[in-house]
Amino acid sequence: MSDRNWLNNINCQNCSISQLCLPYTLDNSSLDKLDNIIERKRPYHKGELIFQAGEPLRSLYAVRSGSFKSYTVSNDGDAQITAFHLPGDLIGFDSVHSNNYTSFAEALETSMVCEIPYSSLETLSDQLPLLRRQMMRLMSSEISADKQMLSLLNNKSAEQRLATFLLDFSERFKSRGLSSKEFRLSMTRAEIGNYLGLTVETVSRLLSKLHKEAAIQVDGKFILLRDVDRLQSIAGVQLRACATS
Amino acid sequence: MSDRNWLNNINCQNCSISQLCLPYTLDNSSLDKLDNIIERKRPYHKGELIFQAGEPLRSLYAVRSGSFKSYTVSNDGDAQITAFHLPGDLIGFDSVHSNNYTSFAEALETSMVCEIPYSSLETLSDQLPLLRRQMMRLMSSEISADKQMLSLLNNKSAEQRLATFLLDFSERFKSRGLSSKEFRLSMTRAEIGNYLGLTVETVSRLLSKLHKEAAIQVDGKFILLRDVDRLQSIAGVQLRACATS
DNA sequence: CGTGCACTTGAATTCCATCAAAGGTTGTGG
DNA sequence: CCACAACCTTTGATGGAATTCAAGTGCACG
Repeated sequence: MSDRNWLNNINCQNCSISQLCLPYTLDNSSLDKLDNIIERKRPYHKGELIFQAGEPLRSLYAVRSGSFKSYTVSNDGDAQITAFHLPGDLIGFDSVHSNNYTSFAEALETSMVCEIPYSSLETLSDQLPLLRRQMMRLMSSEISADKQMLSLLNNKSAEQRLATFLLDFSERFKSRGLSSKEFRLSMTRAEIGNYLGLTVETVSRLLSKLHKEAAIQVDGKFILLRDVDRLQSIAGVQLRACATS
Repeated sequence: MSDRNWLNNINCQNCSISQLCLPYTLDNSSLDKLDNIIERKRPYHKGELIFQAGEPLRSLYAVRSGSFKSYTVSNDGDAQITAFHLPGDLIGFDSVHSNNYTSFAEALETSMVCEIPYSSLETLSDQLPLLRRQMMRLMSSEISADKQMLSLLNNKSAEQRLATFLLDFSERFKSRGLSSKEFRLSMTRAEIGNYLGLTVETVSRLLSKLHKEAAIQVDGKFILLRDVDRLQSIAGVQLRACATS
């Protein structure tokens, strides 16, 4: 079995998460072309980096299985996690404007990716308007999500942030065909805190609090959402009926 | 003089800020094509909206003169300013993934824009790879800037945020050929605070503090940077010489 | 000339960070 | 397979930075 394409029975055409990924809306012949430029690599183990800030931009990466975190390191040295990536997510859009990666991408567990060489992707998207538009949509979604994140960090309390975080993952697992109520968070409390602008201690305390209040059940990295309505009201989601009061 | 194209002596070819805008890297024939789809509209006055969240996505907008703020309103009602736009900036990338605008764009003073109908832009970028790549670069830059903003909000004190804000505007004015030391901030203290995740009072207090310490000089909306080095050290920028200590 | 908004400054409060310490879990090498 | 180290997690006590509440000034605009 060759090192590259070591699982060559995998392709976009039969990929279970392709509707979350770049292939969305592509017709079969376009799918073939896209599939041809994609490389399937060996798995990354926990802690391994796909790329580092400063390295020349080679490829974008689509998560196939497992999960990753993206983070930046500011010039005064502190790291900031900017996203957690689940299967179907594309990694690297923040680096397209530069010739180098502007962030780090690190596996949170044993994970696999599809590597999409950027120059090939550019060439191919010259030929396939649908592919180009899907890329634009995905980048726009990322911008939109980042703006929402700004709003979360600027306006919400620690508890609201954590509740929003849990509901966000619930949605994301659901859209991947997994349980929206019961899931495993592959990142540590410290990583959740870093992402949400909180300390480890605060995250831990609030998880305990929500557990005590029976809104969730926490068992290490496993989370069970027991009272989604309550989480939503904590997160600050207005129900339609209350909106006009 | 017709209402549309009321200043038809303006075009991308002679636009002083085109190197900051979409036209960058386009050749002359491509510039012509782009110029043909752009509409120059009457000025927007302070407080006027270019578009509102929920309206169907018609166009992207390039700031020609003046300034704008973009903001979102979360479902529990609080507004979050997500960007301030200066001449050359493109507005609307966060809405491309949707059929509707996801944010509001409001003039901070009397301002002009170039309107770029999105469907024409899509069609045109099918034909012009350079245009497409420039759009991707601009979107990627926005993603990158948003990630930096997340880091700022999560890791920095109020004073660091404000110093970073002032230095950011200094850079942006400089790249537009204006003074990097002396400029007018068209937004209110409350808007600065909203953007930076601070209250009006904190912004006001810190501006007074920096003024007293002679790092800046404040006269209403006019700011004079007196000690950029000091601002940079407050903002947390490491000088090269100190990086290895 | 007065009304409304923007700005400034002070005092009290609060939420979360920090500091500290003690389990728990994971993984590794003997 | 066990033992130990490294790291992750939890919980408590304390402190501080920024918000909130409050009051007053200044400025723009009708």
